[in-house]
This record gives sequence, C-alpha cells and structure tokens, in this order.
Amino acid sequence: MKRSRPLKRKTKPVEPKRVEPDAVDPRSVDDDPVVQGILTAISQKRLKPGAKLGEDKLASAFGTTRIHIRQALAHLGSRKVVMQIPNRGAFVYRPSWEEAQDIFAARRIIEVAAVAAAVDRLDKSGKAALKAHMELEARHDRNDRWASLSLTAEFHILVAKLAGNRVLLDMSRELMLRTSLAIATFEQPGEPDCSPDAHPDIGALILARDKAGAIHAMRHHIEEMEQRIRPKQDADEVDELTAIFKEIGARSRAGA
Amino acid sequence: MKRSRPLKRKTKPVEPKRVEPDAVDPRSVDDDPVVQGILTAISQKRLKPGAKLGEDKLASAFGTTRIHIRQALAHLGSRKVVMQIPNRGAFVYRPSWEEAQDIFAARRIIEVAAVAAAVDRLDKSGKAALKAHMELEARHDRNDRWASLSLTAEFHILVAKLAGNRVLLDMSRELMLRTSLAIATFEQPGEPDCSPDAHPDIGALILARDKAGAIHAMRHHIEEMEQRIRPKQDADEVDELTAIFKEIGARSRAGA
DNA sequence: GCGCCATAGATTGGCGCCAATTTAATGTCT
DNA sequence: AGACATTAAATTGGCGCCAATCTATGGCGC
Repeated sequence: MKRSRPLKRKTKPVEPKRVEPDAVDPRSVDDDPVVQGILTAISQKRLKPGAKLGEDKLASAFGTTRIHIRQALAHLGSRKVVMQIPNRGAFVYRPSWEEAQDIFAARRIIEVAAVAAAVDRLDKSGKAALKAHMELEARHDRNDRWASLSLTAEFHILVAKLAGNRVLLDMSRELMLRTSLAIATFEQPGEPDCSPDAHPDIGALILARDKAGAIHAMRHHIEEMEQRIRPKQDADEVDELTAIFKEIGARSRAGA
Repeated sequence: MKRSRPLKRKTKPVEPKRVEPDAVDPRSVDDDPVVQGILTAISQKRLKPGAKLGEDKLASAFGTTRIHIRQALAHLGSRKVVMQIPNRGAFVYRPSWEEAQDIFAARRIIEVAAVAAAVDRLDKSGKAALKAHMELEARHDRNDRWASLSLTAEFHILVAKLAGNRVLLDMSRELMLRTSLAIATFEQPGEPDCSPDAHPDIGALILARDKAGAIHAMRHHIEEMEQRIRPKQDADEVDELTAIFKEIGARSRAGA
C-alpha cells in the first residue's frame, strides 16, 4: 500500500538500467517434474480420464509440498489436460464425444500441413533423425505397452519438429495429449492406438520427398485412428464400479 | 451457490453416488475478470510487450488479493501470453522474430482450414451472425482505436466459430492474442493491423459460398498482415526510455 | 425396508507471515 | 568524475494455519 517513490533523477537522465527482460532462459513450466510425470502417465494411459488427482496424494507421491502440486495442476488445467472443479479437485480431463471428433479434425488439419512442411524442409539432420526413429520403432519391444505408446506418440512429434515451426509443434504436442485422452475415453477394448505399419510408410514417403503421398498417408492414418473410437451410449457407464458389478450382480441374482 | 443434483435412478442397484464428475458447468478460468482484463488490454494494445505485471499493482488495480492475481498470471503464463521469470515477476510476452513468423504461418494453416469449413457448414444462423458482424464493422467509429482493434479480432474469431470446431476455435483465439503481441513487437509505427477492406471481402465470399475464393482471400489477408512487420535490428532498442532519450541526450549534448 | 436428514471426516481454497532473491540507492576507492 | 562494492528497499516465492465446501457414514422418521 505504500506508494512512496524515492526520487528518480538526481544528476542526469540516468538511463533506467534494464527494465525489460530479454534473452532469458526460456525453460518453461513443462520441465517441472510433477507436470512431466502426470503428462507421461497420461500419454502412457496409466492415468485414465476421470481419475482423481488429489493434492495430498500427489504431494506425498512426488515428495514435494502441496503448493508445488497446486501450480502444476493449475498449469495442466490451463492446457485442458486436467479438469479442475471448484471445491472438488482436479481430475484427468475426459473429452466429450464432440470434442474428441474436433480433436481429430484439428489433427488432420495441422499434421497434414506439418508433414507437407517437413517434406519441404527435409535436410540431412532431419533425415538422420527420422531414420533413427524408424529404427527405434522397428526394433522396439512390442510387449512393453508403455514404451510402445510413448514411441508412437514420438513419431508424430518428430514430424512436427521437422516442420520447423515451434508454434505448430506446441499445438501438435497438445493435440497428441488430448488424443490420448480421447482414445482412452472412447476406445474399444483391446485395439491398438495406431496401426503398426502406418508410421514406417509415412516415414518412407517423407524420406522420398513424396509430398502428395506423405500427405495422403498421414490423413489416412489419422482418419483410421478416428474410426477406432465409438461414442459411449450411457454417460453414467463411465462409473467403473457400477459398470463392473452391474452384470455380476445381475448374474448372481439370476443364479440365486 | 447450492448445486442440488436431482438423482437419476433411485430404485435399482446401489449406484455409488457420483465418483466421477461429468456434465459440470464448463466455465473455464478464462472467465476470471483479471484474466479477461489483461487479455483485452493486450488485444487492444494498452499493454505493450515487455510491460511488467507486478502482483501488488494488479491486486490493488483489480481490488483483489495477491493470490488471485497469482493464479491469473500462472494461467496466462501457461498460455504464453505472459512470460514468467523466477524471482523477477511476470511480463507481457514478447515473441522473438522467428516466433512471430511461426505464429503467422500457423494462422495461415488454421484459418484457411477454418474458412473452408465455415463455407461448408454455413447455415441460416451463421449467415445472420456474419452479416451482423459485417454491419458492425462497416458502421463502427474509426476514430476509436480500441474498439477498432477489438472488432477486427472478432471477425477472425467469428470465422473460427462458424467452422464449428471448438478445438480449432480455442487455437484461433490463442493465435489471435499472440498475433497482437507479434504485431505490437515488430510493427512499423502508424500502420493499421488489418487492411480495412479485407474483412468485408472475405465475408462476402463466405456468404456467396465461394470456397476457393474465400480461402484465397483469407490467405492473402494473413500474408498481408505478415508483411507489415519487420525485424528489430537492435535487441536493446526495445527499452523504450533508452531508445527515446538516446538521441535527445546526444542532441542536447551537441547543442550545449 | 426405504428414503431423508444430520453429523463427522476429508479435501480444497484463501489469507498472512516470513525467507530468498532481485533491484535500486548510497558510499567509497582509484 | 567514473566504476565497483555495500547497504537498504521492494518484490516474489513458499509454508503453515484456518475457514469453506464437499463426501461419506450413521441415525431418524415414514
């Protein structure tokens, strides 16, 4: 509340040192271990949509204080990765069916443009990075579901990186995460997120600088993903315990 | 403040109350008056890139507590509208030259897709909304710089709304804000942000359902905006007072 | 027995205080 | 007189406490 301002100029027009910051370490909030942890847990589907993210639980889990957790959750809430409800807490975001479709539509637009730019800008280091990733995906352990999910996401991120546009890259990252949530919410049990052959095909087309082909393959790939999800008929079915015990209860009643 | 929820089925199996939230009022953090205030101040260029956003100042300005301001700044920091530097505070985000170009490139991609979808989905209410906005832009007071800036931004938001994709709409909103920051950072003094005839042209083409024409006009419009900005040669020149008083000081010294 | 109401427990939200760091100002030395 | 080091003020960051709200369990009336 004190507004006493010590006098400013005493001798000259002194030049007010540096009032504005520039060229500062652009380390974002995303580097926070709590944020990273929740993000990878979601992209690996170890955290399901609707899961409660209690502040105390997370604080003890990550070994930090509640305030730190609060900041991380607020950040994730701004990015629509978690849903924050006043006085009730934070939950892993569960997109609606319309929102899920919108996410795929947005990916179609952005990733088609990204793959086109990637073909245009492809250089030696880009080729090397792409080949390295394709090698990884070819040799990876298909039994490790978590590593699998991370790798398939990384391919799309890599294409966005090759496009050479930071803004587009950030949008792709966000869309990848929200796609994970959409798929986790509306997937049919047992189906993989990506068809296993799609990424090598797209990668080969990019390496061959076949722009039209790469665009077509990418669009087809995304449409294929989109066709794997189905709307949930009953919104209350999402309640795990109810869904699980509903038929069991019915069966036991029938048996008795 | 009471949110009594009328239960759905009350007779059948137990139904463990409600563990997971759904269909909750999706009122976002963006409705916060502090966030809205800073956002409109930025889009109207009353807050320039690099401006310090002190917590105490904002708290007394908005008549709230510092914690509330903190949350708002954290949210804006997550959206890259303000830049937060540890132990130094929050500043209005100032994009780099490369980032500014990336923003325009992203807008080219997204808004071209949005205008195409808008033509496809155009219906009666969409036509009415578009006509109403064009009327507003035609009759608005051109001397009111702040209203002008708000209106020109609203046109692009309206096109994104007509596209019928919430995800794309949110991205367009974010890109509009960041465009404001890019233009404010790199504009040549005295030039308007938008050429005055561009919006009526695009609107007419949408109303005529001329998809190819609308796409071309929108792309041209964005490229025209992009060509109005120029990189700043000296990074330190951004310090306003220094820049202003540098030549004055030199002249007075020469005169004396 | 079923549904409604009340109390207890748990969780989130907010405020104040104090420590840590940065920034501005003053004094001193060359 | 200019520049560096020291000191003082201001601002941000973090932690603990307490109030407000919501969830869950038990009791009561119909």
